[in-house]
Amino acid sequence: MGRWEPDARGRLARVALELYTERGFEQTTAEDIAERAGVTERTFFRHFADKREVLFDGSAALQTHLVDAIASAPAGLPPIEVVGRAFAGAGALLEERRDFARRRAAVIAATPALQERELLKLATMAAAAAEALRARGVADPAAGLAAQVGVAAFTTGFELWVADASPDGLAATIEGALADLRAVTAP
Amino acid sequence: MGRWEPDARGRLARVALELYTERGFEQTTAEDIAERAGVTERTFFRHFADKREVLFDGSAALQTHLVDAIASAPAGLPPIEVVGRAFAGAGALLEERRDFARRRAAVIAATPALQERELLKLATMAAAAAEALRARGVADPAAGLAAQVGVAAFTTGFELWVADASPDGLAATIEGALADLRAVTAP
DNA sequence: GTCGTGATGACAGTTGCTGACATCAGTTCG
DNA sequence: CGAACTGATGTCAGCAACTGTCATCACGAC
Repeated sequence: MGRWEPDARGRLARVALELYTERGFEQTTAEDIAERAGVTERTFFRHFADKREVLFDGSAALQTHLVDAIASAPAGLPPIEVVGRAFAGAGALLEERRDFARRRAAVIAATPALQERELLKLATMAAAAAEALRARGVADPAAGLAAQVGVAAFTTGFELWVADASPDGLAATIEGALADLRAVTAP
Repeated sequence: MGRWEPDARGRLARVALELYTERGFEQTTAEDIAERAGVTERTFFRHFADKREVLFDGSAALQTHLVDAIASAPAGLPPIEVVGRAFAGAGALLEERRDFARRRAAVIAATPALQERELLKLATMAAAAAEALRARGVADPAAGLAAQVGVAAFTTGFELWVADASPDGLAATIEGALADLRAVTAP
């Protein structure tokens, strides 16, 4: 056995969600989390840039999948279809972790500071998606607009799914939200 | 003459933008701002909830205009047209203050913490716009999606306008961005 | 076995922000 | 006319979010 228990980072992330759920984000100090995870506060801040970031550890992986999906979509597919498939595919990654996603979403919904961070992550994902579309030859401003449309469909579908209002799973719900959006904007 | 110079709030907001521009947001302390504005740090935090909020003093007014524009749009106008006119109208409010808007945008673009706050303000505006659409009888999820589409057009148009890439003014550029978006999503 | 190396602990320091109480010009009201 | 009231500010103490720096020590390479 090593000098310390392994996976301090994972423990910190799990404990943070626990405590944010139990007491709320503002009522939880970084020291509380570190203590319950069996490390010091300093170690918490070595693993996570701040108290918010601990809830967003998976977002880089999600973005990678999204960008890969856009890059590897069939040539000639219209940008909006590419975006729809890519965001639905990103949603599929969350499909297995609905319970976790719901707890996490509840904490974020209750905390403006965490909403800010989530919006920044989504905006970063949109920027990455736009860049991936440009790499496929999609012009500006269409690339940026298509990416933002994808995020709108993603978040709308996610909310329905978390609220238990989508019978067919997250990926299908995201595609459904995109279809609704296209209906709303149709000339 | 009163006991103190009048308009401490306005002075703080102006000085904050100055200092954020000169030294950057993180390199500016609340005390720096207060001192140059001739008040104490405590007074800064009485007027603004935090160091970021001082750059977003106008957003409530913008949101009010947006909601009013949606509420007073001609009956029977399709939601997407309502949204387009409302966000273009909100843009028209900024038309006169391009220089200020540009300085402010530069600081925000350089500072992730400020981008977060801006995204939260935009999301709040979108939520308010969605609610105003529902009050007109627009169903869910169309109301929320139309509002998000409006924000996408607004931000895209704003970026072009700030970058000097829009010959016809902000309102027209926002309408143009919305037209581009509709073209991208068109079946 | 010696020597990195990487993750952690210990500790001091700055800054953002909050609560509690005092001050005092201008206003209102008896 | 003066007393009570109000609103904006100042003063001060304090917590919590981070950050920089140095020490520690299991583990693996050599």
